Amino acid sequence: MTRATPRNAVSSQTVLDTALTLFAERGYHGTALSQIAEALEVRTPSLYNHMTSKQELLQTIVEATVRGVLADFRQATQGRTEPIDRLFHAVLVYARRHATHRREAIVVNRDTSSLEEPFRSQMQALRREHEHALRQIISDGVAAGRFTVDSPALASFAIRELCVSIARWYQDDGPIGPDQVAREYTEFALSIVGVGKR
Amino acid sequence: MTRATPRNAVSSQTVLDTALTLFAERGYHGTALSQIAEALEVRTPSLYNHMTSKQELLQTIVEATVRGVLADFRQATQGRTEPIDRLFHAVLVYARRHATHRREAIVVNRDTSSLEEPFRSQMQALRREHEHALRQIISDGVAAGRFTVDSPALASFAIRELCVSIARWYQDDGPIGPDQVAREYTEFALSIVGVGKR
DNA sequence: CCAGCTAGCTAACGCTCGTAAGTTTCGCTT
DNA sequence: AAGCGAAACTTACGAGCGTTAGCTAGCTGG
Repeated sequence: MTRATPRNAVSSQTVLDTALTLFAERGYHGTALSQIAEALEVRTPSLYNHMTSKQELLQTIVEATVRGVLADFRQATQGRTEPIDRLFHAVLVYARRHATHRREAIVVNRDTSSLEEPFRSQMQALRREHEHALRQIISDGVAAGRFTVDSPALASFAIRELCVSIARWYQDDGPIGPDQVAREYTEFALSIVGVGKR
Repeated sequence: MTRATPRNAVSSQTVLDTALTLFAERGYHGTALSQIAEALEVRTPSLYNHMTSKQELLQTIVEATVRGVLADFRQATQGRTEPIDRLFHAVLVYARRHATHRREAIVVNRDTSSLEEPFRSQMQALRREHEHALRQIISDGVAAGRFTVDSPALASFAIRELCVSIARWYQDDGPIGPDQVAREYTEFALSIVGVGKR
């Protein structure tokens, strides 16, 4: 049975959450399990009651995040056919996620290279799916005469990295909420492909 | 005296260059001195004939890069007074640098947190100088009615990260040169602050 | 041709890391 | 009240890290 009133609130969840915070702060290789343990006020080997390895922590974080991004994208674009509409909502949820899931975004973008094979390649394939889907929207929009941009590939890269960058400065306790940031950045994205304010 | 025909072409320069490549690939903490040595076909302790510590390698890379960015900025903006003109040239050189100095940009943006104090704080102060100078151009442009943007701070963040992101996908042997990338990204930046193509 | 310096080498250090094994504590169930 | 099981603990391991010390080969300048 799981303890009703545990002496300390340590669980798979809290270990993962603490790892997430520290990985985002100092990187995967820059974070020692002893630091995670210390943050939880526990000895290092006790962590193994809630996980199987340090690498597994990273894999859990990356997989959940990458799958979340794809799920967001599908939900945001399904049923929409107009390129401007599709791009607007695809960017909106992607930008928003980087304000609400800052730590995850930072870890995925910095430490994917620390994933062991073949997991790393699998995750990269999933990321490419999102990458290509977004580029496709832009290409379609250019073909339909809705967007004005020299290179859809360049614009796609620019827009994605623009959203990712939110994770690097956004502060939860700041004066501006996730929805507001997402809307402003979506405006930036649309202006990149030559769509003025509506 | 320096050897005229060294057995192997190992020097402070080549050590730094190899470190730069590996740091960019795997991160500072993810790179072992033994890997740098292996790439140079030399045993690990031999590196100490050309450097004083691993940390020093990182410091050299970061300092040169950050100072380079500031020097670029000053040269590009001096003598220019028109906000559009100032922003155009400031972004152009900044974007260009991220195509020509990819590895440096990646290391600075990922591993500044691995710098030891007080060096880390000094470098952050220098980076803030560039940050503030760029934001000032945007604020001035908004005040002068040249730019249309809700928040100069947000736009400044977006434009800087946009340039930084070039380092993450640009390939020297690709079909597109540094000047061309820089020009296209500068167009993106100007469209973010509401300046259409000229 | 020899002295000296540069830059390589081997060996070894102290430390920290991730992980394993086995033991102890203690609340909940029966 | 007993005892089971979860989750903490201590101890220890082997590997790898950055770095130091001391030795050696060989080119270079005199």
